[in-house]
Amino acid sequence: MNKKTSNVDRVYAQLRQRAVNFSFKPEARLNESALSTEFGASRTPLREALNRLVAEGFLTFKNGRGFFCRSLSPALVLELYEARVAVETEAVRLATNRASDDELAGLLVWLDRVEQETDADAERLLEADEAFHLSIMRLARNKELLRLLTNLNDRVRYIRLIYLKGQLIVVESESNPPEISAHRKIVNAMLARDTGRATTEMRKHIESRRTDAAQAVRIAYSQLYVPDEALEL
Amino acid sequence: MNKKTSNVDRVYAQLRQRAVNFSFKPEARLNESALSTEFGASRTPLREALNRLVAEGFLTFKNGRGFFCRSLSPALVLELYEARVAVETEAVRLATNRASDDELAGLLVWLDRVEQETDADAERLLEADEAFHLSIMRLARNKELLRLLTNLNDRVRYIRLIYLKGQLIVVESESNPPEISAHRKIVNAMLARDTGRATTEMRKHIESRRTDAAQAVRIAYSQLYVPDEALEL
DNA sequence: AGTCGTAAAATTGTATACAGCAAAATATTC
DNA sequence: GAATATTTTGCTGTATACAATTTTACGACT
Repeated sequence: MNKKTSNVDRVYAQLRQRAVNFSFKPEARLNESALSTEFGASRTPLREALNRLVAEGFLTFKNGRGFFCRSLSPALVLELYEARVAVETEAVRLATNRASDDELAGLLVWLDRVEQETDADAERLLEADEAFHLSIMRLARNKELLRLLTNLNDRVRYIRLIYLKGQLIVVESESNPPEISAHRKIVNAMLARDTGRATTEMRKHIESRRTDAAQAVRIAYSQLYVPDEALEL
Repeated sequence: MNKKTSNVDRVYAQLRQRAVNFSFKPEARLNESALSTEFGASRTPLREALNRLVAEGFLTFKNGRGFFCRSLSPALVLELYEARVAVETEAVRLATNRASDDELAGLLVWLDRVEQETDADAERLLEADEAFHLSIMRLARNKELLRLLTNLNDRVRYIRLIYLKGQLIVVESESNPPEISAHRKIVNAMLARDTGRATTEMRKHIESRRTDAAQAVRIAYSQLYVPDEALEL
């Protein structure tokens, strides 16, 4: 009955993806029977997957009431951004101490290459940004921090995407989004083995986005609850 | 059938406690049927609880083989300590910006009180230390970071306890363990609204313990696999 | 209309059953 | 006797059933 990857894993992956891009609307209740028939699995493995997602902060659970999508509010997003700052500033510090010159040089080369292909697509841009941050995390050589970063990334991705899409329209003409130069500054500081500067740049880089969270959340709601329905926030 | 707190929650709490103090030995396989009869619940809620603990890093899961206790090694403990540094240095920074003078003064009063009752009990000492760090986290006003800290605390508690027990025997005569003065330094820096000093002191405070992890893990193993069985590491 | 209360429907919580793997034990071969 | 094949045992993976609870629907009453 086991092909290699269990039913739970498969269901987990699908549920996670939906939770990440808020295919489940904030606070929405999840119907177990519906999901189980939809995924072609019984409620038993489904609920196991759901429990994992609760522990990871993608869903919530109320006793006797079932599973719900996590909520979405500016305050929550700010908290996630602060957690990201915590994780990433320490990551860049560790990486600055642990990465070889070659590894850092490779990162610069990678930045060059990415900079060429400016197809100005929000998804691609975000993907590249996350890849950069994950590279640094890999250089930090800490699995636990990597785990935390992956989790945080996925939990704020939807909002970041919304924000980037908005940004792209605004700046449109500008050749390079500010992400790129910020990344370069970080790596240069790392190459100079200047942990102070590296962490400061990283902090600035993340926090610069942070303050727009409230606005992004508002836009997110308008996207989620399609056209007309005006939502207060 | 639901008294108020579900079966899953009850089982989860018990399992978690066992995982925290390594009542399950590192890497040991968990027998679901045995646990379910022991806890007086069927395997369904048991497995839901187990899945949550996997997501939290207390257990691991291998497809088709079942659930295992997390492993324990110096390298892993070091990573957890580094994660703690990440979380706690940011917490102290946020708290320095957000806490009122009164709140910080209250923290000093609390330190005074704790300092009196030096009954030199490792459990109490660790409890007090965790309480201090959690206080700072509360002043940081960030639920996500609080969540992370709670998780990390529980995952390193066993090792810290082992270490403290060893320390107490060594220093014995000394009136106050170094924790206390370190805590005072941190709060003073916070009161002076000197985030740089506060974070530096916090980092030093945690990292000072970090380096002893390897030794503590060795002791831990000798405790877990009672007297004679010598373990390599 | 609005609200309360009750009945019906839907949904969750958990036990149980059983099929299919995996590891252990046993037999078989060289 | 060691190494490999085979059986056996035990445990996991998942479907299903049913009880308990929550939600919804509806009608009586103010």
